Amino acid sequence: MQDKGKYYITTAIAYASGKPHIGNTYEIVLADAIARYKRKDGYDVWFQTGTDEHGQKIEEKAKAAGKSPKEFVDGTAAEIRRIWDLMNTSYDYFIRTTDDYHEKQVQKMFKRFYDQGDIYKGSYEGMYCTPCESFWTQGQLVDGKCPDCGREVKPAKEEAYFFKMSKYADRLIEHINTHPEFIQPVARKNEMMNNFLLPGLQDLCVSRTSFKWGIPVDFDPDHVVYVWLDALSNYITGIGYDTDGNSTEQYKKNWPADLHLIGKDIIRFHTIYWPIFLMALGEPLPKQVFGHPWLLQGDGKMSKSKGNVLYADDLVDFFGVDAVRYFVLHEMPFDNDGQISWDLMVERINSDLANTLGNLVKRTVSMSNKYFDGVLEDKGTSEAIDDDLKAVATGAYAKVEEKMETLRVADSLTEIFNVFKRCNKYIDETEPWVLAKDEDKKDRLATVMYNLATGILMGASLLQPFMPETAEKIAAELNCKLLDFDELGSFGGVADGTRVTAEPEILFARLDIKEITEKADALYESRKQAENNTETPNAAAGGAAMGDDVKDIHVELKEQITYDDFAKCQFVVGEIVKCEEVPKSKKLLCSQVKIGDTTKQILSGIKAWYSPDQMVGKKVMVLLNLKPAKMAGLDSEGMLLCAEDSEGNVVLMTPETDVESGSEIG
RNA sequence: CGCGGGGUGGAGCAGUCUGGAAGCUCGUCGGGCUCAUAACCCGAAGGUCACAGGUUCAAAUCCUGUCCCCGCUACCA
Repeated sequence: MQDKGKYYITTAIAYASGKPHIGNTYEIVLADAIARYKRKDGYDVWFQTGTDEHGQKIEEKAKAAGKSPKEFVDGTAAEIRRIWDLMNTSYDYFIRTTDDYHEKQVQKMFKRFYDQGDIYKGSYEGMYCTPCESFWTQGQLVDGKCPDCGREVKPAKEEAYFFKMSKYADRLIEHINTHPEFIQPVARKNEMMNNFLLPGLQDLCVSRTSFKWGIPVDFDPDHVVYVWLDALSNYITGIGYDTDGNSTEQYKKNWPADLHLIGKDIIRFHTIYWPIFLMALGEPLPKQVFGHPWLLQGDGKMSKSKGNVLYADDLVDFFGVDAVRYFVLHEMPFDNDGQISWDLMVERINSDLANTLGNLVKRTVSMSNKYFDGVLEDKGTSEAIDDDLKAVATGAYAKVEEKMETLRVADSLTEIFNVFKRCNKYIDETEPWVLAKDEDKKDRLATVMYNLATGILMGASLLQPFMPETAEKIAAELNCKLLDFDELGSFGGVADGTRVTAEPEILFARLDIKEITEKADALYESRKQAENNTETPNAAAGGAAMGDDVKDIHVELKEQITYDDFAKCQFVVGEIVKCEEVPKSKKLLCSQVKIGDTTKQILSGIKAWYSPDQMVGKKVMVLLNLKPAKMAGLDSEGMLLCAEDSEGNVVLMTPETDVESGSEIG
């Protein structure tokens, strides 16, 4: 393949706050398909991914898990990397924002920005919510209160560093306008222009003092660097950028990046802040930022029970890596969100992988064995009917190339599968089993089999970047080597005398939706059980959803209270006599609770776990003398006691045996 | 009037920027074939492009209004 130069592609680095689900995983698979494709297409590819490990949220999560932040991210980063590897992704470098080199460079950048006047120290003035430790602008407030917790906020001032965005805004607008390919898909470009750039960019607060888990500002250690400045820099620190001018050859070769592949939710950071930081560093801007849409979980029937999040490793367990890669790449929406569910997976696998592809390879290999003892040979007995097959096979690369140019990965796969479909049709047109009955047609039959094998090999060669293992398997079935892209312009590649495998393998077995659904249900059920077990403090940590992240809930002791304090709380047994959903709310159920001779109305945020029907008739534990409060416009005159596990699942506290309502608990 | 995305045959999507015969895959039905994983090939049915107005010779596509869905947000006692 000719050398087409370098190609530097990145994914967004994954936020190391927990285990990534299939929606997050899909970005790395997409990037991998592009990276493998470009490599095969003759580019010298550098493919970088990694983890974003700083920030308040991680600090909090670590605390909740009873770990230090570093311990915590060591665990999650390893888990993320394990999944990336499981998906057979060919990244060249996995960067962590806690890497030494990265941290040092970010500190140097920050200093340099400060020295050259791009960053200034100012104060952040706004409305401050003490419990949330957050500042809000007037516009963010809800009814003049904290949008997070709804409590009172008060004006406050905090020292902070600011980046002068406005200084570079005009240059950025100019760049975006003169480089229409910079932001993809195009619709996102207008979003950025109209919402942020044209109204005027505000200076960005680039330091925090409200938490510690970040890269410290070295000349002012009370401050840590804003996570986005930290995270975005990975794209250059990972390839050896040095703020002092001693960047590596690697950096000089690869920067600017050819493609930043990111989710549509973080386009703003990549097309506004990141370019401006780069301008301030005097570095060129990335050539393209593609904000892909999301792969959402379809609401299959088994989706109702809680905890049915789809994880890549479960899917791989069920279907194998390449089937999962195929699904996410094929369903990969270009600018609308796509869907994934067990049903949709099974449907795709059966029709495309088992029927069209797997069956084609099997029947071809079987016939070769049956008619020619597995030996392929072109006897040169072409007929007009062969021409279209050859045209489709030889034309496919150009079509795929055209789609890949614009990152239409799903369409590329469709083009490749058109080759396999054409092969199936060719079998029908040539009817090898009829030729086989006529000794005079032996040579013609040989050519037909040869053409078929060739078509399959050419298709498999194109498929290699998307489904690497499958492509190799097909080649092994045919006992051929996969072809390079520049060999795909002419029909050929199978040597005369090649002998296909004697015992064809089933590449993808047909799946039964019912079986898969039951298996998935069983998986969720056992996972739920495992979670319940870990709720009891002494139970051994079982293999639950979060993998090695699961451990006993860390219990922090609150201030001691006296018996009198306790006695102030009136706990009683109540019976739910009526219950309905609160229409205005997504979380609340409104219950009428009979407590002895009175009935109280109590609102509870448990809609996700209990339906009104399930609630009625239940005996529950009630805190009766709680001061009534209004929620969603309704009065709540007490509180139903519940337990909440580390995953946020909620269960009602109910008496162990039936007991009459109104009974005191104490 | 919190912000954003969306509503196209039974399912999943393309087409919408740049108006000009409603398309793809799956499913369904009918037919063919028997090499193959009940697979493969051919054909058919099925859509007032959410609804109502408007612009236009022409609207899925542009404009206005309405309804519904999904994220984020929020009440989470």
